Amino acid sequence: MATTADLEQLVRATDLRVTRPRIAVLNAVHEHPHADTDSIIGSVRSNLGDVSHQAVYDVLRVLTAAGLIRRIQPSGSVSRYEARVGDNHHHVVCRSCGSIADVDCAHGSAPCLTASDNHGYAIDEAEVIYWGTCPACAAA
Amino acid sequence: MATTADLEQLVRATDLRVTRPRIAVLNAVHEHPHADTDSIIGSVRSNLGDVSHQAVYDVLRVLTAAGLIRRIQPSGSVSRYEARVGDNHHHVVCRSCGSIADVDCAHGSAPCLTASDNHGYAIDEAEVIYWGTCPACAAA
DNA sequence: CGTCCATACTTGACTCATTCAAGTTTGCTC
DNA sequence: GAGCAAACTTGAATGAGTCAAGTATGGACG
Repeated sequence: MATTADLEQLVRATDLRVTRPRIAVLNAVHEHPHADTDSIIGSVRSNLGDVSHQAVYDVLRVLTAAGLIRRIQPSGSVSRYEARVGDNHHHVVCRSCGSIADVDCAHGSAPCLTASDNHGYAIDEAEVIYWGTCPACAAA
Repeated sequence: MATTADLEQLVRATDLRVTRPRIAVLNAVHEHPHADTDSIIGSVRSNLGDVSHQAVYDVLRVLTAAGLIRRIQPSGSVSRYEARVGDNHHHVVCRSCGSIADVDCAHGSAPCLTASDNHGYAIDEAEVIYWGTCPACAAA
């Protein structure tokens, strides 16, 4: 678990101002991977008291642009965020309950980037979402 | 290009009632792959005259459930639909203009299904989205 | 340490894709 | 051709996310 000082350094390293909402949001994303915006707002408020939802949306956008967090949006789900960035991992999503788990890339470093025919597109990222049923839902 | 009779047969084969909105929607999706709901509504209306947006939403949901069309929703985009189903192909999406192109699965039939660690999830589909820049946007 | 200004946050209204609900019409079966 | 469940119409509601104008605060610089 990252300390507040660690998080401050991460933010500072990207030339962003260090503010309490930013640290709180970053902390929330570290503690609750794959949380949606609403849960993050809840987390942040329980730490800092009142914080506007607008501020959280703004911070999430800025941190995403800075590469400190990553936004994921499986079909039919609202935006979710995670702090694991830069390691090319993917996700399994439960069709029934929407739960998400991390999956390391099946082919090593960054081979998913190979498309059979790229249609002239300059591809910079391959996002893989595995759809299925989680153990809990399979049992039910 | 599929004829109206072909489309009718497709619908009938799934035990769904054959109605004009359904045929028109199916036709629109066949003619404009990756179109969003709003364009589909436009297409359908230019064929049939007034059709409620609600009907189109409903038809799209039913046809998707029947497996006649497939819904795709890249992050930051509204729902789009395509008629190519059951062949395990993927998509390249332009970060700049949002255009979408089809990409055949890089590894043959259905091998993308292999995750390195499935966390106990029963995986039934792997969805791959390649992100990049399309030729037109790269030129600009 | 104090001033200053660009950047960040607050407040509150707004957009727009999608869904819900109630009532009417229509495809299909017998 | 009658009857009924399924499909469609109309109109309102929901809710994630965005826009805009005003206030506060981080950090640079004197």
